[in-house]
Amino acid sequence: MAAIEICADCSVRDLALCGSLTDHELEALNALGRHQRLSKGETVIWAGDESIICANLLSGVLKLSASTADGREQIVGLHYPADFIGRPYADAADFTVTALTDAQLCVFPRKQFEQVLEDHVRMERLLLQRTFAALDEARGRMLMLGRKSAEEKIAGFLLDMADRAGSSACRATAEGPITFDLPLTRGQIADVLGLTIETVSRQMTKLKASGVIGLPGGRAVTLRDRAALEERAEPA
Amino acid sequence: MAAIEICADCSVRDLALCGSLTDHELEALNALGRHQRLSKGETVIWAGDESIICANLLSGVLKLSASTADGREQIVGLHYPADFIGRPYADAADFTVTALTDAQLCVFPRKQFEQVLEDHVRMERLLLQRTFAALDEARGRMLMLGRKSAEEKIAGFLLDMADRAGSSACRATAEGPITFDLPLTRGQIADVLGLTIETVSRQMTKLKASGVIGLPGGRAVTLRDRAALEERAEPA
DNA sequence: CGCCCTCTTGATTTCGATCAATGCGCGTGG
DNA sequence: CCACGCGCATTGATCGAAATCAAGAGGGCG
Repeated sequence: MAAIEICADCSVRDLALCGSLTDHELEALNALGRHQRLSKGETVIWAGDESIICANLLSGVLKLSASTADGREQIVGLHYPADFIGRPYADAADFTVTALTDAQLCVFPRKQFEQVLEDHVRMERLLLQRTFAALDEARGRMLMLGRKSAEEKIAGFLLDMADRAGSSACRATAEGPITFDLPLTRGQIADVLGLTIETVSRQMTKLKASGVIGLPGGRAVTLRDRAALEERAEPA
Repeated sequence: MAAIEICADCSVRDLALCGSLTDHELEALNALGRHQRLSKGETVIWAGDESIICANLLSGVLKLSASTADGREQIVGLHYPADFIGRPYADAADFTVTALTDAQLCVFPRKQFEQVLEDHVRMERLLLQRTFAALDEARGRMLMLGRKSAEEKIAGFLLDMADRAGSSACRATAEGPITFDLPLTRGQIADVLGLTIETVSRQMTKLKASGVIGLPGGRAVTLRDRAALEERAEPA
């Protein structure tokens, strides 16, 4: 019955990998999983550490990051609710996972999670599909990092964030000017885009000055002219 | 018997995904696969096209690349013999696959390949593991593209290529100074590292001038001082 | 031989990094 | 309640690494 207690009211019940399992199958996972709360800034997985856990993200936003020996950081991925976290089949983690907001995870011991994958082919296939999607996304970001200008990076990033905000639970005022909150600080945006905080700030100011976006204050952004933003993200 | 004919003398028989299959199971794949030769410069998969095929690379080197609307290119991956090519479970290809050298593929229709994956769980698991490894590599490259200097990029790239050359079938003269041929032109190296051809050329010249590497001519490179190269790739 | 392709080298420009100062919102503690 | 401090953001001045523009050199092949 514990199964029902934990999974039945799970906020991401049919968005996460687990959605591929029947109620009956869920019991196996349920016995393994435990909930974990993270505070903003807290790190769950450190690059280089033994790869102990896998998890589903229930709420909040996490960053996946890599660093050079002398401390420069690059965010290589962002995780949102229902995303899968962790690296099955590896003995050490290559990347650090840190909470950008307060967050909740459903955590499984890695080895046991691997066993569940083996026993539930449908779930393994779903994970394979997600992993391919993540790979495509990472490669798309490689193009961004290697070949796009600061302005293109910022414009593209804002469009991405707007799309995510529109589809999920951020405040979006119908059509026309859409306003939403970025879940990232300027510094974190810089770490996603391979820029510095000053360049991010300047480009945002420039977009605001040309009337393409508005910056009502705090983390909020208003899209005033989506077409213009798209043009700046991807010059013909 | 066709199975035996094609797969038995396959040059990557137990390095590729197929290595997970028994001789008996191989027959299924064998019935689907056909060999294809590619000439240097030829493209097998175009970004945006319908995703028709999957393949194993038998010989040669392929690039996986993305482009901006106005023609800037970023190479997002390189494929070597025994690597898996293609994007199962997607209806369109996101990236372009092009031969950097003459090459040979063992090609399967995508849909039918997906069916084989479903029927052979061991192979699917192996593909999942490879996909995770590819994802880790892509993310590592994101750090390189976003945060490393031209010198660090070149030094790291040469070390990677030397390691690959050392393990496989390029000419390597024992220990000490190792010499090998790059399978890429300067322009292609630039497209991997997110640089221009001139910057690649200058950095190579600089490394040669400081005695860290030698450039005997053509595509050849000699590592004269690996430790120094490592220091330049990853400054403490 | 001459052409094409790749690579190298030089001069100059430019974009983004770096250095530096200030502003602003917010929570905490006096 | 206000003052202070702290983290985050903006803005300005300057610097520098890599891009761009431009010219030529080597090398292989028809």
